[in-house]
Amino acid sequence: MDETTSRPKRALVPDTKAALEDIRQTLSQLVGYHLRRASVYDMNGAVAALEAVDARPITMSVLVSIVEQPGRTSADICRILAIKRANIVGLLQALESRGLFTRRDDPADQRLQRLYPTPEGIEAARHWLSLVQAHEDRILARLSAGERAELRRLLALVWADERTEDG
Amino acid sequence: MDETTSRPKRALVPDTKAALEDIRQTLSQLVGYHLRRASVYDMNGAVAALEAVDARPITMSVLVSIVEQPGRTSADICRILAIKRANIVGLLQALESRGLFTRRDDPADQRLQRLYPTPEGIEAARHWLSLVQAHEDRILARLSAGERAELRRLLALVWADERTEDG
DNA sequence: ACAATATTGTTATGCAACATAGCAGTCAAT
DNA sequence: ATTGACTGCTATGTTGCATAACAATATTGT
Repeated sequence: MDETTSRPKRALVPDTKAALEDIRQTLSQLVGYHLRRASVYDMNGAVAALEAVDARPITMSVLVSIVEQPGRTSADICRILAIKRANIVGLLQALESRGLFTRRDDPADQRLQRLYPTPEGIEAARHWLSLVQAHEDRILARLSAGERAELRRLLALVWADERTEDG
Repeated sequence: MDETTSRPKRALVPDTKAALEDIRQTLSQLVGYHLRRASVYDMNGAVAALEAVDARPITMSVLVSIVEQPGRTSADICRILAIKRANIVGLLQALESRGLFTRRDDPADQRLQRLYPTPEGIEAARHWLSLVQAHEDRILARLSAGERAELRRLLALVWADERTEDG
């Protein structure tokens, strides 16, 4: 990777015609814009779908993390979901006050509170997920089952190295 | 139908085993989570890439909108990018103070200010886009050219009806 | 053994993105 | 001629997310 790409020096006088060509060419390939628009669009729908149960997407993700693997700590979940420890406190308090999970001190490490779902928590996770899935069925109606799977695979590939890099 | 058959009634007490099965099944199909993670990951990189030129992704999008089709109004751009009119004011002021576009009153409709890029604006759009594209080449390294095109197509399909619905 | 360092859960606080409400000026329509 | 709609703009509120710091506990290095 050269730091200074050796370009023919049309740098002094900008060739607006060639620049416009460059711009259209680049624009036609950009995926980040569509990624953003699709994500925002999807998130808005997910938020709306979860309003019925007084939860947000991040709330559901935290609960699902507990249900998926009981005994996780809040720090575990923060690492998994890439959120800050400071910001999970309120989410956990809300879930706990609704009786969806319980905290149990780790006997071997007194810093840790291990989190275990209640039966109500498991049922809530199932229900909330079903709401989100119904929303996705709506938003992905234009995609075949195969295309959905492919989209999922490609997206997972995009952020796959977020962990491996410096996570 | 037959109430007398000796089958366990799992309607009253939620069957946690079946619920967990449901949850795993749904989780394996969810695309929204990956959409969000990929988008955030990409945005972080895009923000970093544009810091070198003291711009943000939304700033670039506005400038590109002007360059792409000179004569657009700020309200036009707001509709295209799905941002509020109140929030484009500062972005335009920043771009204008850097001499990247100029405003010209519409002679036929005195409410409108039509926006036209300067040569410097066109060059900046090209340069900024190249920075973002370099970032995308990094973040999409695991995808083939065909996969990138497919991802782009599928994402465009996802938010395609944002316009057609109630936009 | 013990000092230095790291981790957990938590509070307090700042910030930046984004939405809402309202304005005066202009246009369109019946 | 009034009513409604649109533009560019100011002011303001909400909120998601980040930083900084803390006490308690655990781990590491020497």
